[in-house]
Amino acid sequence: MAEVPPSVKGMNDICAPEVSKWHFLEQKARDVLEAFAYREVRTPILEYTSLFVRSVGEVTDVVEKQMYTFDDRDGKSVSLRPEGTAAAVRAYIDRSQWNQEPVTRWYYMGPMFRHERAQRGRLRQFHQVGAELFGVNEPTVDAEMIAMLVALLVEIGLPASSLQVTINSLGEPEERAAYRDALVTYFSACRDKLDEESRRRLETNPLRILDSKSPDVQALVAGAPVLLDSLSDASRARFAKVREVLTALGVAYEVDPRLVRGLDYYTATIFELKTTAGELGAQNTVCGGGRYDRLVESLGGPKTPALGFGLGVERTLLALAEPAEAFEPGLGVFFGPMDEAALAFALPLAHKLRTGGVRVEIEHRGGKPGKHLQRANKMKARLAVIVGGNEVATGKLTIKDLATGAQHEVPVADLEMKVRGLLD
RNA sequence: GUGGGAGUAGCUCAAUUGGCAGAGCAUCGGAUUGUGAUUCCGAGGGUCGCGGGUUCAACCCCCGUCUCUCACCCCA
Repeated sequence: MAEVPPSVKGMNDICAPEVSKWHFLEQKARDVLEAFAYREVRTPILEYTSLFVRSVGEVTDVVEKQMYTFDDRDGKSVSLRPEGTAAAVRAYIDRSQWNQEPVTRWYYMGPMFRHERAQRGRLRQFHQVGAELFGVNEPTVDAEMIAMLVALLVEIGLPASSLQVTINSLGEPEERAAYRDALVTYFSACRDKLDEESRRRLETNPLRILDSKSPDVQALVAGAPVLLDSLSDASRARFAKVREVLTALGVAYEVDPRLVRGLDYYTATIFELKTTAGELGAQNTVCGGGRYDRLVESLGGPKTPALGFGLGVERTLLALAEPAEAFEPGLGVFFGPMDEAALAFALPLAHKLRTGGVRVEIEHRGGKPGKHLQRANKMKARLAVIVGGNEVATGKLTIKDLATGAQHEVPVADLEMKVRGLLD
């Protein structure tokens, strides 16, 4: 027998009972996002590579070494999306969405792809729930989004006490550039005290030196200029407003001046949500996002303020301690026909219930009542209906309540009504 | 991309100094030829990740390789 190839590294199948947990999270996410007036947008998984290069950033790790990029058959370079914002912005511009409504709230959920070394909470095909809000410049909306995320995670079942909201402001790109220069000047002066990694970053991404784990480097960081201090009055006032509204909405947060995001398009407010709940390892950032006020314009649209977030589905599910079995739907009714004649008799009854929306399993392989009840029990059925010669002959069925053991005899004509009564 | 740990039944894991490959769960059958969830008995299921080496003999030791995993890095 030929061997089946394994699934691609870092890409997993998701089956029951685990998939029930996914359904639960996805439904909660829809409920909350819809309540905040977001509508779903479904964009392709494949985009032209240049879209990501121009939005995420040419020298970011994501674009430089993590994208699944290949030539389409017509020779154009395409990439599996590594994140969701770029495609949403592309669609926003493609559709001239600003001509249709002044404010657009979009959400999406689906797979993203990054070629990374897999570990707990980090896969090559992973899933995000994300949302983007276009057309509102007011800082109140930044706080609104963060508060929504906290509400969503609490609604999903993460203890509020396990959540940690971290925010920072990157200011306008010009301010960030000036700060970057100041940082390079500062660290260049003590270049010999930096570790190899930080020296490399001095050239590529000096802001990243700030969250180096090395104690020696951290000692230097303590004396480094702080981004927030070097922002303009306008940017600082804006950030203060975000904080004010967060407090008004009851969101506990902390400001981390060293919080920096790895995607180039971010401006002004950025945020991260971590949790200490569940089985997350080092990858305990469940959600990240921020403003990207220049991105729409830089991709060819009109100047449009915008912000968004990405929520890691796998990570959130890891944080959710409840076992997947708890989310399994169970069965309404299990039919156990004992032979072919009984199956012919029961199948239309099962069909009627099923098309009426009751979750029903019917055994097609025949068997004795004991076996049927074992299966019914294993499948978490509420009710079982054994059908044999007696039932076919008399037209009377016995409905067994698996929880209490009680049996109810009903004529075939009353089956659906009785079942509905018992399931309520 | 870098560094640790681990790969034995479908799943979770044992196997003494190198000496016949095991258990629980799951699956199937029976006790009970029409009544489960709680019993008892039995069965099937293995290239011990893969390849090479050492040895009379390797799940065990050595080398390589693949996969998973934890951490770094990066990020969701």
